[in-house]
Amino acid sequence: MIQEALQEIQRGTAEIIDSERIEKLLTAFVKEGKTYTVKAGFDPTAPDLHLGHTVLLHKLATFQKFGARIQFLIGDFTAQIGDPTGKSETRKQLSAEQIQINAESYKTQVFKILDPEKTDVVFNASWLNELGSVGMLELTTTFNVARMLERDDFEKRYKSQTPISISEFMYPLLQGYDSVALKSDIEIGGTDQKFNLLMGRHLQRTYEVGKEQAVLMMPILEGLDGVQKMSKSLGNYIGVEDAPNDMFGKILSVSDELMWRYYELLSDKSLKEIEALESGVREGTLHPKKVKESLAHEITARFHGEDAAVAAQVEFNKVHAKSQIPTDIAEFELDAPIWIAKALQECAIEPSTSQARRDIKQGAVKIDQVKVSDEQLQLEKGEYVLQVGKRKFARAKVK
RNA sequence: GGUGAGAUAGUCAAGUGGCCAACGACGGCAGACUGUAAAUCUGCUCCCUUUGGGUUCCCAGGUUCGACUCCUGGUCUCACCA
Repeated sequence: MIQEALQEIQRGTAEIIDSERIEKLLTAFVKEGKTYTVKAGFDPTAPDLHLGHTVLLHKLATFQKFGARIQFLIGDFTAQIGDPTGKSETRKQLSAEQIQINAESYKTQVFKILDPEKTDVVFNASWLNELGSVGMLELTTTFNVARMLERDDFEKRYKSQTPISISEFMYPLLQGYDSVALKSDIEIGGTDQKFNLLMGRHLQRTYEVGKEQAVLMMPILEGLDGVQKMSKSLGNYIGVEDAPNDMFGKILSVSDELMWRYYELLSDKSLKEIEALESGVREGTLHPKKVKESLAHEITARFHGEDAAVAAQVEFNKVHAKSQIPTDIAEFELDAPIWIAKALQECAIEPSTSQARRDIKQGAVKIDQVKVSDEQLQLEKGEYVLQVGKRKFARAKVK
């Protein structure tokens, strides 16, 4: 039991510091029913979560299974400084109301993965405001500049003479102090957070909390292209709020290789179950597409419910496997007669008539499932389903 | 403050008076093959119903029959020096 729990906790991690301590906490839980705390910090900026963020949440959920209470920390105080990690700009400040709105929005998204019963949502302003200037100065005496500059991005910026504000030095200290205030047993974060996470250990020692948190780091999830990290700006993400059909489709479009990565980091299936799937595929008894569908189903169901997931799967097969027309497509009213290229543009499935003409030449355009070869075609009165490629559809009512 | 370099399509990056709507790479879209896979191959990738027309290569002027390419001024970015 303990070994199994430990394996699930280690699953997919990039690095663990002090895994003995984690093992002890697990043992205490299994043998004596003792709970422990796991801290994870989040920015109160707009919580537009994608699956990359949920990797961390998943790990938290795993911990909940094995006796942890989650300290879901919203860094409303620290947001005023802005974590310098990977960024060079100072950021804009958020109003108190905005932070509150964002926090609420976090909760609705996050509790699809986490068990609210075992989660405490905390704001670090509640103790950092208390600290006062004396406490703040005291905090600064616990560390020195040379060591602070060891942090990777500080070092780089210092060497390249990019300005570093003194307040930025406060960020790791304050994040570490959060661990003192919360007396966390474990803290988890991304690999880029290593320095800050370790600061928690350092400060817990200096403030004599009586324990030093273990640290667990999760890797960055690759996006749909399988190479770069999942991020909104790169457009290779699967958003938590994506519509069921999109979500399902996006997951299915991922490469087989990447699928296993997603299984490891995003699925609730146990390691054993996943291994069984892998060997099944290797031996040819399981079709990789089936395995991928099952993953897509699991994730879609998590965010949209079982029914929506089933519907998305049915819809997907209808459109792609049987190449039929999707159920829900946008409708447009047009005036007859209308040139086909113009109609495609009006229906927003082509950006310009030039592009439309090119696609017609390539045989990518269909009307009611029939390929269009005449680029001069005029549409008369009637209702048509226009299609470009495999996934762009529109219903045109020509009057 | 001084000196030098540079600003080209979604990104990177050629072109340095006509052959330029502008090489190439990446990305994107489409077609073939498929499991909507991935990989691979092929085509396309400013706009306009196109053997053609229009508007582009930071901005404003100028030289020229003709400028992304030359000149003047401006804006911004970067590097080195102070």
